Amino acid sequence: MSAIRSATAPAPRSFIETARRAQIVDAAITTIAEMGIASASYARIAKRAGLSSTGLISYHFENREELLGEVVSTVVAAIGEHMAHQLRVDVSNAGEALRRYILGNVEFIDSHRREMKALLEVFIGGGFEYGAEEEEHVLSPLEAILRRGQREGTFRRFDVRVMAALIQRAIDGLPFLLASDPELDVDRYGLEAATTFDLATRRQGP
Amino acid sequence: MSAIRSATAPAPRSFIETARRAQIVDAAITTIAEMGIASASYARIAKRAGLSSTGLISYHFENREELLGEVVSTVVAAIGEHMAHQLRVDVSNAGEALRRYILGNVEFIDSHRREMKALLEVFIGGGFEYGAEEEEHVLSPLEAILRRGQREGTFRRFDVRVMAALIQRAIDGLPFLLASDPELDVDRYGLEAATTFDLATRRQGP
Amino acid sequence: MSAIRSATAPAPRSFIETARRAQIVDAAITTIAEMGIASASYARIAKRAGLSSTGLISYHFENREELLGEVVSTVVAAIGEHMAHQLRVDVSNAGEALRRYILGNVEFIDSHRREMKALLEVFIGGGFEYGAEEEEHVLSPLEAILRRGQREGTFRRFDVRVMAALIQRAIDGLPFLLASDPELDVDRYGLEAATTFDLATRRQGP
Amino acid sequence: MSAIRSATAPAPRSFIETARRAQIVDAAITTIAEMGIASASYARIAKRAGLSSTGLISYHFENREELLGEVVSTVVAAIGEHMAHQLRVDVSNAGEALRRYILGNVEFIDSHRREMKALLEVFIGGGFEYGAEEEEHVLSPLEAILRRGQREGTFRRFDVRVMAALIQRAIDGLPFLLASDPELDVDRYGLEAATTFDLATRRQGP
DNA sequence: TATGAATGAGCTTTCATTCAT
DNA sequence: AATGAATGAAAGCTCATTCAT
Repeated sequence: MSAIRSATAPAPRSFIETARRAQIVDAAITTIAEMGIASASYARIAKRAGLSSTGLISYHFENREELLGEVVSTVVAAIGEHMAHQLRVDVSNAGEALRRYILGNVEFIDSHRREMKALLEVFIGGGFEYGAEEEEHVLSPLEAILRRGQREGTFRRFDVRVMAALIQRAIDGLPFLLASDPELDVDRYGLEAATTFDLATRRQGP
Repeated sequence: MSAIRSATAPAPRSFIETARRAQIVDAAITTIAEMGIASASYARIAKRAGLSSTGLISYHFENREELLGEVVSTVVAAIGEHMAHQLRVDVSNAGEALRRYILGNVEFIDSHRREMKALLEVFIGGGFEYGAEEEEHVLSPLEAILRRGQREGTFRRFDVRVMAALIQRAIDGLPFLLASDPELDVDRYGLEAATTFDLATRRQGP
Repeated sequence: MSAIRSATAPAPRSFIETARRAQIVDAAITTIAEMGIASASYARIAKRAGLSSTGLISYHFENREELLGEVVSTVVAAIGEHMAHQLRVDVSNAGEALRRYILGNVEFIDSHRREMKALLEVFIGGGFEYGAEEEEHVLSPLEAILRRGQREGTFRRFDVRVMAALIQRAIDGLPFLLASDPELDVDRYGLEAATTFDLATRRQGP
Repeated sequence: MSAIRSATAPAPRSFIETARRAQIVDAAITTIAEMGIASASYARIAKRAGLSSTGLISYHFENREELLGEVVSTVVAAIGEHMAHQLRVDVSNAGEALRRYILGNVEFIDSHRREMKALLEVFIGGGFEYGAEEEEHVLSPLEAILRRGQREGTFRRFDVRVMAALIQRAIDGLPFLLASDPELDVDRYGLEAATTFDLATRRQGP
């Protein structure tokens, strides 16, 4: 129990606590990425974070689930921030937007392998419902791009949700490839993926 | 892999032992698929298999790693068998082969969700080196198809390994989608994927 | 989990398991009696029982509650057995029966101090609902005696349940007295109690 | 005990400290009575007291033992105060004094169930030596009454200490009864107890 | 072959207490 | 006087594995 607060109070977080939590989450991400979630015990995370006791983790996080949840939301927030940045730039057409989306995402994954590996581990081995937060299925940025292309007439007719899933899988699948082949030429992968989905989405004919 | 033993194996496997191992592996697959690998303890697997002791699992498998290895190879063998069946049929061109490959795989995944879920769990949460068996990178059937298309001249120039990876990811990603949305229209997903990679690989222009 | 049984099977108990359970319960009783329930951890119980691991306690008992439950029912069974023995002897009148009941119980408590101390500790510190099993309030042997005396006309009119409670408290209170004064003359206590409740229950007047 | 400090105490207690201690002790009593001593951790007591840190409890009390000791002496002081009040009234004979003693005590217990429950919990589950303070066996008020009756000649011959114990157990046992049956008719219990010990102590014969 | 008892390491979590501020 | 962060020990319990029968 991190502090003794009434159940109703939302609990403001002090600077030092925020810092400690971040430190612990970071150590957790690294540990999970390196050893797998099954080996990421409190003991190992504490050791990596340089903490004197596993009790300190319990002090700052209600339980393991909350810690893993923080791992997920930390990484997801980083992705979101990256994407927001990416999407801020206006582009003239949907094809260009799609290309940017794919390349931007691939680049992010390439530069955040540790985080992506951890995310994967938590989602699959952590008893987490992946996609649970997308359940309401708010229109993803990717689907927005695809719809725009169809509206513009530059994209052919296809099922937007399925095509979005295909593209997202091509992107999300990259961490898998990197796990089995860390030497993979990521840039080439990105370019090839961009071309692939350019060809797959663009309106055919003259 | 089901019937073929390596030449180095020290002892032949009796019929009864083979049966027991299969029973245990099957129980393991079901348990992993249903509760996640983190919850798939010997105790739970034994209970599901109707065994009286977890010791029996240890008796038949050197250790947990071997059991998980058997889970993987059992599922992989099933995939391989399916694919071998698929590829036996001659098709006139690479495009048709690719289409068959994608649709066949998707269909397999759809009809073997339990196994695919287990495979995913073991690969990611099981401390398993996925892709370890591809290390020497034997030419996969998929790459063979892509190369054939380029040789024939019906496929455009692209990086075969990367394109193979993209296609494989679209296929392997299906279990993820199913996990988050079990109601997904799998047939439509397969058809759209086939179309996508048809457009992405076929030679452009007149 | 002591074994891997279907949830429906009532689980027969092997001889060796029965013996181990008895050994552990006995060690628990001694430990609780000597150090108090708060100090009776699995570690200390295991040490006293000469077990190599606390895991063995978990192996034989579902959880701490089950172990404490066994402690209670073991002691309660011993009391019951003693009482059954006592009540087998027919006595000519209720007054004599009451006297036997009191003296017999006091004697039992005196010769089972360890068990009684443990029982007390579990009931109060163990999160146990004492009297929970009497909830249906089956007619206790004590109340039966009191009723008999009133029917016979040798006992005066009084509230049977309350009088039974008073007598039972005089008996159950003995462990408390022994705890604070182990040198107490138990025989005298018993005789004085018998006289007290003889005077308190017998019909007055000529 | 509430206002009287031992002569050896090194430092006087400020008003604010006294208030805090009282607040903490009260929260401890409530917590122990409601959840049992095993669940009455500093964290839970602090939460109930509205304190921001468990450290504050450690600040005001040397250790857990001192806190529990304060719980005991607070309740005992309340009992003592009640009894002093009771005994102030002169009564003409020992029988009447005994009757008042029993009824007064029962009434007190009935109106201080929370405190009595806590006292019980601490004495039994708290690793506390109950009766420790009676070690020198100062003549209890109850024994004084019994002796007076024997001196007056209105009480029969009996062992004063044992009879005192019997009466005290009938009184102290009430919290147990209330714990198992909160609906118990306390008044009737008191009256029946008074009658019982009246009959048991009064001089027989013509 | 199969069983169930046993092992010891490890797990997350809670605890009373300490300490700098 | 009070706070909240930190500590390290201990808790109950689960785990894969071993072993005698």
